[in-house]
Amino acid sequence: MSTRTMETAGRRDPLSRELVLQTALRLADQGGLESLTMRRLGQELGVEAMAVYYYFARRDQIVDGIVDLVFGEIELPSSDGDWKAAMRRRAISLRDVLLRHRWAIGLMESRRNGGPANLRHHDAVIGSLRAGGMDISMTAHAYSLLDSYIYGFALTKMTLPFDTREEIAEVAQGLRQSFDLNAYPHLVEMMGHALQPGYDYGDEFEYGLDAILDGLERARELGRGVRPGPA
Amino acid sequence: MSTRTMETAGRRDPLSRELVLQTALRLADQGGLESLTMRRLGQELGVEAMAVYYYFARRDQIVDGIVDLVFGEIELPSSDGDWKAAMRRRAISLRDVLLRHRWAIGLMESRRNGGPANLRHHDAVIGSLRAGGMDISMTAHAYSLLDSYIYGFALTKMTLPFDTREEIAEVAQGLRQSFDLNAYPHLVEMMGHALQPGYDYGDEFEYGLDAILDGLERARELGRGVRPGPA
DNA sequence: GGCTTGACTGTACGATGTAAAGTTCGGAGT
DNA sequence: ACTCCGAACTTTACATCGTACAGTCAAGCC
Repeated sequence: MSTRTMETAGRRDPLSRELVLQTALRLADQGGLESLTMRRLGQELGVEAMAVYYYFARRDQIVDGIVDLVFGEIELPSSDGDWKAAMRRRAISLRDVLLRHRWAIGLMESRRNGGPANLRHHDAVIGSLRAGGMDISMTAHAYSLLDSYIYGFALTKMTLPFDTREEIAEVAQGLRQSFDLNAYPHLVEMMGHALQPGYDYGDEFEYGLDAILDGLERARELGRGVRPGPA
Repeated sequence: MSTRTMETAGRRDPLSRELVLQTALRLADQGGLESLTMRRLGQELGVEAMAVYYYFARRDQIVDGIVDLVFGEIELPSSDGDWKAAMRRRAISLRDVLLRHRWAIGLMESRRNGGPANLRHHDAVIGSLRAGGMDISMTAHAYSLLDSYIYGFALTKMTLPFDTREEIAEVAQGLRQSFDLNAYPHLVEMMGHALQPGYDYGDEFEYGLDAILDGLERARELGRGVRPGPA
């Protein structure tokens, strides 16, 4: 009869929000957000697409859910006072998480309803900076600067075809066919630089991160929250 | 008097790639990328959806086209040697452009086929930094750091509901209903900070930008391309 | 007149999210 | 033993999406 069950013998266990979210996260990781369709999700769960609507009212809620799962993967910074080391560890963790779940980059801060992992994470970051001796204004500066950089790096690294030397060479070849590259000498020089054996664009992350952390440390030591730049 | 009439009397002028792209850009700006559908585009042009396929083989090519239009709006940095001032102007211009075309943020660096405005822009930025005295390695550091920050700021600012005090108060109210905010004291403190009369999240951009530019200047003066941070 | 070509239109297909109604079935109540 | 209910699904349907493919129609050429 209704041996629609995947296991020969008994009936399938009923679904659950958790199981749906885990499966949805796997689908998004494998094929991007656009491959997370209700029908494919149902298929993956051994169920019709509409069954999922018993647990989630709209697809958006599933996306909210997996975004919060991703937030949960970020290492929380400690509040033991060494804000710089804590921020460094957290930044690298956040970058790793974002590159592991590239579909999430544009959504982490966008969803109207942040989940619990989201709130806890923000709270821990702010708490770590405050414990490190920054006032609330300086903390806002630091948080904005750090997260803008981390998300931006993940965004450009995700999209830029600079992952392997083969890829960049391939793109360069494509450009050569469409344009006269003599018109862009500096771009050519940069592509030559990126093609050198030792170069890995991913290494740029830590350079920028340390530059930012050093700048924040200096700003924290001199008057807090004072703008560092020229007029 | 070029009669670009679309009705009663004469026949409409034929479409053109340019006209299609202008219209598509307007649609994306008004309602986001998802509101740029072929049927709506056709409707806006006074034509059936399929007419657009006479000029573009696929929707993707239209997106490529309007991304390059956006690139064309960014102020090119001069190469007169004052790299810092040039980068500051370009950064602010890029931020303005990205916030004017929010749908584009995730696409600016992603499209496989960069257009001419894209190439010219990258070439000008690299050229400006090189003319300012940076070697190619330091230029790569600086470019990555700056663009990560700018794109990241636009991304978080776009998504964060921190635009107006009403919005943030509204979000805070929503959070209060879903969670026990006593569990997140630092988050509460930060929301209080952001709610103060003088605060505007948009101001954080220039703080971070100047911090980064100062850091790059220091790194350029001391040995070029040397990492500033700890081991 | 016929013929070609440029610029479009009409129709159709499969995929998407989801509204609404129908089905199945284990267990509680009597 | 019988009914009945609610939980957990399935079925069907619809509007909307990109786009393949074939048809239409006016203008220019012979």
